[in-house]
Amino acid sequence: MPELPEVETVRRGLAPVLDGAVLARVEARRPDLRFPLPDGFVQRLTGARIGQMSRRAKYLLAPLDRGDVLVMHLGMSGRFEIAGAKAKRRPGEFVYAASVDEKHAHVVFHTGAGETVTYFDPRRFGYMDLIAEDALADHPWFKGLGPEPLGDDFTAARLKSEFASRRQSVKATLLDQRVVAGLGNIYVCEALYRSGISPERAAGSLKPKALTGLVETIRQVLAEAIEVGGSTLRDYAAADGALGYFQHRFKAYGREGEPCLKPSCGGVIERIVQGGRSTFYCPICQR
DNA sequence: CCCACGACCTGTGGGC
DNA sequence: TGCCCACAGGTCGTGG
Repeated sequence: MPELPEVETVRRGLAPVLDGAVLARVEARRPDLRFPLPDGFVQRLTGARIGQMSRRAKYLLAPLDRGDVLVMHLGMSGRFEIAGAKAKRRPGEFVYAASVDEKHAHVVFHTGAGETVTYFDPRRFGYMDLIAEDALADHPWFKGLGPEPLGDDFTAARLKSEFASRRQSVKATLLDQRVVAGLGNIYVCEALYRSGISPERAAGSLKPKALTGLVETIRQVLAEAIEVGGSTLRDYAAADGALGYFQHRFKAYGREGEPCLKPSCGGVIERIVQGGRSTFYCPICQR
């Protein structure tokens, strides 16, 4: 669900409450999310102090003063909610009915400062683990990850070499976290639309000029989305309860049957399925 | 190795 | 109103 801009927005919402916080009490209300929580999850967290919250791809990272990193992935429907002095909104005041919501409050962090950070995840595709900090880079979740799209390593040259051998569609290739880390279905659709590249093109067939444009467009779309707090479709919100606004700027995603917004294009946005996922694009101006 | 597809889990919204 | 189906922001394992 949450892609890079949403996860980054969540990180920014959690940081004021969790950076430097001591976890006075931790509740694991069920033994597993997508995967079982690690052995001793609660004990290993209780009393630990968190350093600076960070993010890699779609993973949230909370480094602990005990040498472990609490790694959290939101899956499709994971979100955090803050309650306490720093909360801007009353608990439970959100998209799901309170009764439904409460049922999916799976993990609760109580800080020494009296704040409560609750992880909700109805579909339970999210996951958490505790990984030794010095083993993080070699961990299977991180080892093969591609460059951060907003970082210096994400370049047209890099994309060119990743794309070179692939006959797979450019849509599917950009969703591959080994190629570039953090894009998901929405932002790939939006970036390809803005780039004027058909999602069905074989990745390896893109010309240097298209690759350069694509890199720039991906950066722009993500930066814009972060700026407005990500996209709120159903169950996503920042940890402080703020809703994202980027969904109002979608030009392709979710716009099946609506007119292409490029001046004088005249096309109509189509929905196709690639790799089992919806792709939205304009067949006229995306070639 | 590459790639397509089903599985995981629950909720929502549309059509009848 | 109620029921059934399609679909949802992600990733992993399997099998061709």
